[in-house]
Formats: sequence, C-alpha cells, structure tokens
Amino acid sequence: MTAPLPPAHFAGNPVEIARNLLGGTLVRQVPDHENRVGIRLTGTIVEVEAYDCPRDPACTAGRFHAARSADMAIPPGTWLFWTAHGHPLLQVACRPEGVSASVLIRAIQPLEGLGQMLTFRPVTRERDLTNGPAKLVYALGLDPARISGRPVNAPELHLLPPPAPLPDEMVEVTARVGIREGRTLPWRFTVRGNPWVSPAAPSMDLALSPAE
DNA sequence: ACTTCGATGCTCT
DNA sequence: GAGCATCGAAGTA
Repeated sequence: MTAPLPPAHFAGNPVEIARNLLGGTLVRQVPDHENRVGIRLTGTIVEVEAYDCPRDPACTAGRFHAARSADMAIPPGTWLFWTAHGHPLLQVACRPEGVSASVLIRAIQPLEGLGQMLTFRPVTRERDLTNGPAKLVYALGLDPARISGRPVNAPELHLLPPPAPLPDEMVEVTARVGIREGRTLPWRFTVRGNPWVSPAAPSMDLALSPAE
C-alpha cells in the first residue's frame, strides 16, 4: 500500500514532477454519511502538463499570468483550480512558495467507481468521461471551493505515485494544448496509445531541444 | 459596472 | 473542424 505523495514532493521542477506523475493514481474519497463508508473514485493519470513561471511564456505572457498573480503565494503541494472558459481545471502548485508553477492534470483512466462517476457526469461514450482537464473534475464530483487550498495529500483528494516510473518508450512528449505563447515547449506528457488521453491536438510542433 | 480574455466542452456539420 | 456557451478575474472608469 503506497502512501499518498506529500506536499514536499512538489517543491521542485514542475516538468520533472509532471513526467513522473504519469501512471500514478488520482484518488477521490466521497464521504457517504448514510453508510459511513467513503466511496472511492480512482483513475490512472494518463495526461499531464507543466507550467513554470516565470521562464514559461504561456505563464508569464500578458495578463495571463498577471491575472493569477495571487497564486504565487500558494505553497507547493497545494491543490488549486484554474478557470478557463467557465470550466475548472485541477492542478498542483509546485516549486517553493512565492514562485508560480504547477502541474495540470489533463486526463485520467477510470479505475474504481466508474458508475458513480457517470452519475456526476453522464456521457454517452464512456471514453469521454474523463479525457479532458475539466471533464475529470466533473466526473469526480470535485467542488473547487472545497478542494482549492487543501494539501495535495488530503484524504478527500490525493495522489499515489506509479509503482515504477513509466519507461520513456511509454511516454509521449508533445506541446501543450490550447495556449498561445510557449507553444514549442515539450511540456505535455501522455501515456502513448492510451485511449483515455484527451482528444485535443497539441498546439504546435516542439522546440528542437527540450527546455531543461 | 462594464469589457475582455481564456490551460474547455459540447453540438452540430 | 467550426461555432458557441460559459464564468471568474483584471483592467478600465
């Protein structure tokens, strides 16, 4: 039984942390007051992205970063939500407090509690349940107001590391999705060939050499 | 108070 | 693959 990743695990480079999160497990415990037994919703992490201010143009560019400058006070290993187009996106703050950087969880493959997830987020095609950053937030029934600011190892929502780091040949490295600046940075990591990876196309071709 | 923007998702062709 | 609804936050006034 592996222990949840502690907040200290996220006090580093979000690019490395994101890469090593692939194959891990996102665990959501839903309190069930009737049975006094928590319902467990879990999924394997199959897609993540890294954001790393201030060297990251996607993060620093224009008002994009300034808009969330308040996030810079958040200590590493804290759950937080980005809002884009009215949808909440789940991420974990990284690096030391005072530096804005994060890992964005973009897709999971459901493991436990698929039926419960479908009640939170009814879909016709099962594969559409959690194959997007906001989709998984809805499918897990996460309330941003309740989760945001909580430590990443909180009982109600935490992460388990992969049994072993995924070998490089299983990891596909591409450009991040849906951004204007920083399109060439190879900071999106997906499990190669996994059908639960989001359908969104990466924003552009990669830089010749990965940035650190 | 009003305007603009976006790390998205959904519903059509 | 294109169009649009969505909503929280910043900037402007």
